[in-house]
Amino acid sequence: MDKRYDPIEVEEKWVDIWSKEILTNKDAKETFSQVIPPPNVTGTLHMGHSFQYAIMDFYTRYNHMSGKKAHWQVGSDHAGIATQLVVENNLAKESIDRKDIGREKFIDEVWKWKDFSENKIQSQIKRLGCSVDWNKYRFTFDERFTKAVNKAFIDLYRKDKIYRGYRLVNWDPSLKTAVSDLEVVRQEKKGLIWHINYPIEDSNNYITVATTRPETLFGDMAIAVNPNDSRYKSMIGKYALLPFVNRKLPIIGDEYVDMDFGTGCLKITPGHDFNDYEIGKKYNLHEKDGTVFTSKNIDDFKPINIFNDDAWTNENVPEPFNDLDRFKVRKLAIKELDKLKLLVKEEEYDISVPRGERSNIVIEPKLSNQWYVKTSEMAKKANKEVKDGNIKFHPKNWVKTYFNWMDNIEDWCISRQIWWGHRIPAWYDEEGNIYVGESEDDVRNHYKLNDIELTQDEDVLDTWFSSSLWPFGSLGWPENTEDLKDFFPTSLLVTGFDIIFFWVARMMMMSIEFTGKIPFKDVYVTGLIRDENGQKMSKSKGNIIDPIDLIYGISVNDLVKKRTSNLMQEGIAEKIEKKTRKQFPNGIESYGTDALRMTFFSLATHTKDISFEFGRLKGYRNFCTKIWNAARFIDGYPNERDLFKSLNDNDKWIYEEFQKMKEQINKNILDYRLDFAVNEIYEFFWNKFCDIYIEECKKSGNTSNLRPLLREILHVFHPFAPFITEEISNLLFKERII
RNA sequence: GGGCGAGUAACUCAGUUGGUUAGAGUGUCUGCUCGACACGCAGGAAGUCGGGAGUUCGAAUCUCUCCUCGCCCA
Repeated sequence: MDKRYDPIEVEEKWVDIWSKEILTNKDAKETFSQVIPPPNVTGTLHMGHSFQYAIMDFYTRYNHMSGKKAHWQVGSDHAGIATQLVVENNLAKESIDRKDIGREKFIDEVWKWKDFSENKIQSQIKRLGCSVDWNKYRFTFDERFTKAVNKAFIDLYRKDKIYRGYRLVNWDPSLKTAVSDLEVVRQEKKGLIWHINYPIEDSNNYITVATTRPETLFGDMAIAVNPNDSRYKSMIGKYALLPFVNRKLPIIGDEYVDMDFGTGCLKITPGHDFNDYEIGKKYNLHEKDGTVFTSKNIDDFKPINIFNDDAWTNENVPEPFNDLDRFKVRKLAIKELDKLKLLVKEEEYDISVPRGERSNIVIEPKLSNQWYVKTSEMAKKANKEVKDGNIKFHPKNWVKTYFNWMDNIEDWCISRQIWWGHRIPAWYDEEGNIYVGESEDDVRNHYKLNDIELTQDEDVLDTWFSSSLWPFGSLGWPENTEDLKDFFPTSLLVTGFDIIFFWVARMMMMSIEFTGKIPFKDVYVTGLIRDENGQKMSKSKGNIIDPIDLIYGISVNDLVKKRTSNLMQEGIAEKIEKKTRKQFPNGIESYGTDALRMTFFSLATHTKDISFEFGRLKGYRNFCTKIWNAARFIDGYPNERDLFKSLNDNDKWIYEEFQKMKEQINKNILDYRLDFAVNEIYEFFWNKFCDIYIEECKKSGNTSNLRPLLREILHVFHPFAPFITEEISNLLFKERII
């Protein structure tokens, strides 16, 4: 054995062996199963992935070693918008626009990228030593999974749980697609609020509204005041005249209006604001010959839309305000209102701006036709499983977050106006009638259509729609496969708190809907890995650490190169370089995978933010070396016995300590406290086994139990540090642990 | 506005449900090239447990309140 443990060579050897093997206890009655949260094929894996995979691999190996039939389902996600954006950016570098090459060619490009990224991801997963069965690898956009997605959509549609509706959605004007409310991030900032006078018809009076979005006035359809507001009570029923347009807007009284907000008068723009939409719907506002009317008939409701797809004003806006970007319209409208003496004042105001999480552009509420999933009934069923304790969150506090969202859930907009994704299996005839089915032929058969012309919906499904089917879809659903019978419902889901709504809740709803079963019993919610100062790791901050660089090490020059290439913002490269050289003057040393794993376990405390710490990593690398050296020392003694047998007080003491440690970590493992467990093994091995037991053995010369005890220890330690334990077992005992 | 979380040694964090002198890793200080291991060994220093009040024989832990920071939802 070498004097110092060199993890790289050893690990590469076992990676090669494990990636070709399948863990299996064929005849076991008990099973353990989990599905990987499929990583996006947008590039490579980061620290967060490695962290979660270490935990998942731990539980797979642990349960396998406990004699269960263990299965960890592996795969990846096509990640609609995210992947499309990556490919679009790559093409942009060659000055190619996706519209120039067309949908089909573009999709070919995305598939090429997918293969590239998938390859990288797979080799990374292998390098971490993950015990998955590669023969069962699935992709959310492969042929079989697409069948599952189509079936899910069609079934939901035929059960009247999916519908197509024309209403307000969050519209991303740069991506030109609808996004769900979860994909919108709010940015708080200082902005302005304007007070604008609208003339009252047949009088010299004005009514003053306060708005943060004056550019939308061209879509105004009413003014609302609180009926209890003595200032405006008398105006209810009269009409205000919309500046520049002279549209007659009814002044309506509704208790929804907050008397203390702004001027107490609200302009109602149903086509461009979610709250106004609800009011517009309540009064069924519609315009006829320049006057807006209210009605009792919901079919009358017709919001006015003033923007086109890229949020430029359309033909519903008069000259000179039309055909302009929304922010230019704002400026111009304010200027012209001022000229007309209708602008009362402008004051500072805290506003929250909605931005697209991918594009970072300001989101515009926009009227459009989209597909929706009815969620309220499904949510209730999912909630019942949580309340009944059939699905448990760890740490259990996350239940509150879960219910907070689920109790206020809205219908889920699942259509996206992009190209990369599952095409919606719906066809339209010339009159716009909807036919849903597996294929055009299937649709014609099912609806008994003659040879009328049909065109398929251009849109694709939200990525999360397919991901929500992952726990059963990846195991073979809708076919009743052996895997589905053996491993569904799964035992455990390990995932981050950031996707409880996006993913966890939706898997629960869909799984109950389609299989009648819960998707998993335990949800282990992990924190998010941040840098040593608690900062989120991001390319623009230049503080990203690649887990592979912790395993192999990296020179400072290569690290700088990595952190400063492909930056979106200009001018920050220098700052990042300076910071990186200061923090890592000698680059990053090689620590090996076992040390990284144990570091992750020790960091897996029950908090949301996990600062990744090099001190910890160093400590666990030292621990690996300690294990190696202890084994090297023990290797110097002949094999006197195979099984541990207490011969003296020292033996008795260590074996009791060993049993106590095992009991303790088994409890910790069941409680999902790997941080406690890894502390226990560290403490036991270093402070008790090495510092006391081995030293006593040296003194007394009673060394016959060293080998058998080490052998037992290696088995207990294996799920924590699979590589080094397997290597030592192989060297000293000529046997495989797993 | 509603909800959640954090504040413990220089740094990063535990503290397993109220019970001895509050722990770990890293860093730091002193001494060790003695036969597994300097990624080591032996020893040491280091904390008003965010502030205040309360409950209790006993509080980092429970209650109230205030301060600071972070996240999620509207």
